[in-house]
Amino acid sequence: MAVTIKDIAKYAGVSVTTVSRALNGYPDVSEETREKIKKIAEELNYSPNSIARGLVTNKTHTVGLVVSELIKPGAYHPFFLEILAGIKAGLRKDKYDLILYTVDPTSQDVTPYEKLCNDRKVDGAIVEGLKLSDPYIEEIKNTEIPTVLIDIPILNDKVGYVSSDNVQAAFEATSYLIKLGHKNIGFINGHNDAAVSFERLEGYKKALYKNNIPYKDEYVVFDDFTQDGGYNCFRKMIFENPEITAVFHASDLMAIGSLKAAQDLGMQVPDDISIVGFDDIELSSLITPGLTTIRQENYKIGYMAARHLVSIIKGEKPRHIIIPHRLIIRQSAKKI
Amino acid sequence: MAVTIKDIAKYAGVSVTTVSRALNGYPDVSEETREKIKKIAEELNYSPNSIARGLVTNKTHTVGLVVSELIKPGAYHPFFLEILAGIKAGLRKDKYDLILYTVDPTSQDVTPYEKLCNDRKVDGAIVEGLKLSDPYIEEIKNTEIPTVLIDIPILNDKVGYVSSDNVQAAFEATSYLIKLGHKNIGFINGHNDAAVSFERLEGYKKALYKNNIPYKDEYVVFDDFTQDGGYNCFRKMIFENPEITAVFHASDLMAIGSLKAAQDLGMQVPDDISIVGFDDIELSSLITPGLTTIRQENYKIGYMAARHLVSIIKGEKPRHIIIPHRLIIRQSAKKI
DNA sequence: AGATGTTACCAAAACGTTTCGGATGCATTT
DNA sequence: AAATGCATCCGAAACGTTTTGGTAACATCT
Repeated sequence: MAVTIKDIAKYAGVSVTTVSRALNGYPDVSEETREKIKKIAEELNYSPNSIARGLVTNKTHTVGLVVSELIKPGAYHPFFLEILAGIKAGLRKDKYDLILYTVDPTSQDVTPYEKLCNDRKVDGAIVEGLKLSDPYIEEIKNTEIPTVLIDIPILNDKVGYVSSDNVQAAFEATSYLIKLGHKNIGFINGHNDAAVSFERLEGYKKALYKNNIPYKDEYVVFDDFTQDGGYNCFRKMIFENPEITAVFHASDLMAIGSLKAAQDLGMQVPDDISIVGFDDIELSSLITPGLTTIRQENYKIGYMAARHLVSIIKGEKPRHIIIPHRLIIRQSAKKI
Repeated sequence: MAVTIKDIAKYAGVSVTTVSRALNGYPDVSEETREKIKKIAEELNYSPNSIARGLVTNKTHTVGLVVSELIKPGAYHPFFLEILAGIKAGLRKDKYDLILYTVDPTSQDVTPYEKLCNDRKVDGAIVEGLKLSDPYIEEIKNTEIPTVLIDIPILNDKVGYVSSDNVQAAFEATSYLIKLGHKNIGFINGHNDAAVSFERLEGYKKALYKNNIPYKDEYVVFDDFTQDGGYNCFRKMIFENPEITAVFHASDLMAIGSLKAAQDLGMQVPDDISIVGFDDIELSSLITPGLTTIRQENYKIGYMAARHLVSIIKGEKPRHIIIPHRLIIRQSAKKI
């Protein structure tokens, strides 16, 4: 049916070897025959069978994107699209295709990571949204498959990762609140099944320490990154520690949850309480008051993850790549 | 390196043919040897090389998802994730893998649709977000590749589509406004490069006609589906037709744009003007006032698209599949 | 003149499966 | 006893490439 390299060979009166080598730019074919072959290939609308090629080269020019929690309980992954768009852009140059795996941690049949990748013979994979407790983590620590993780610090011979500088970002956000005059600053953190939670806590502590504000355990709570999580944590925190005047959050969704909770408690934001988030999702600029937050360059995170994966596949050494963040000042935090 | 069917054959003392047939459930192998082979395969951690299999069967068990405008100018596709999640769920049962193509209409090298699919040898494809003017449309009308379109009505031997009943949905939304007592109802429609725009206009007209309200051309404007589009259209429409008391929109983003515009013009929603959207994106329930809108079951649209594609691949006849919608009543429209 | 190098080409193997067309041995039917 | 049927197995071809290890013809160097 489809035209193969054999057809071209017949047409051109040469061997399949020569066709292959001509089309792939090998030097041992005369310019004359190369041109002839190229022309015929063009005319016959030939396009190489990537399956057959993959069988012999053992390369598919395909990478996997494995994402956990595409659908978080109650909400869709808030910035997956941005990461995805970045990944696609990063892959475009080298013409890698992307095959999407969504893993559901609650599902029964958890295909092991290596099997997942090997079955489809991907050349490498980008991994996003894994919890620290996910069994994939252990597997990836020792894998030979070129892998780039997003927001999970694992580094070995074939595995690198990209993330924001979460310590620094949390440091800046907290410092900003301190600069506004706040001293009793709560921190509604993400669950401690995420690497970023530890880093952000460290940044928060660092800012307090640097400004000689004593750290209090009761000012820090953990929950999942959702709006409901923020809502509940805020109520509890304010109820138990009414002296708090500002709350930093490990996600915008949680910050928005706090915002709602504050409103429901009859508090004005930012007059009665200052709120700062993390992520800068689209919604954060649309709500009132606009949410002061840390912008993560998710598109760029995806883009660099893809670029780095390609470089690992090509044999370069994996690294940790840090993507710059930025404090976005809106109206949800103010001076006291 | 990896264990192949040959290794198993050697271990089991049978031919590769028998191993293949045993593993694939053919009847002409005794239960005894089948069990033996299965056990060995298990022990050796064998997993079949899908590339090699694909080469001979000419099937890859992979489908493509081609999506245009993943990143619309200024905004990310508002409900792509829901569709995607639905597609993945629909594919899971039959273990099809998903490879993601994002096509950028403004890009130079637009790979033809058939080439896109043939190069990677996908068994079929789901297509979303195409404009009517996209060259892919013509190609798909005559393609032999099993294809399911979302929101684009093309039907042939191998091509089906799924969508909401846009006529009926627009009819219901408009009828609802009429029931609330509105007579001068504007319609901010999407650009007429989208099939749904025509259908929604038809539904809008139908509702007016049924209620003996004369249709006025100046009450209907077209723009892209974005927030900015809504914002600008609303200002213009209200300025030129101040008697309008309600506006129906072809997307929630546009409705939200109108909301902003109304606020900027000092109008109260819903007291001075009623607003109705289309889509029910997440944001619509979070803003104040909550947006009355038509909910599209995007997850289900994706799910059914996937299921239908699989059935077409298996030889069944393509159809038009209609996914139910629902009028979601919130606070942005009220009785006059 | 012989050795060496260079250029342009090719036959055949290999990749790991599936599948086609038997083949073998045994039991059953005529 | 021959023919038939059945259950179980297998050899080899095929899928469309890339790659290995050549060869042949000619030019250049010693």
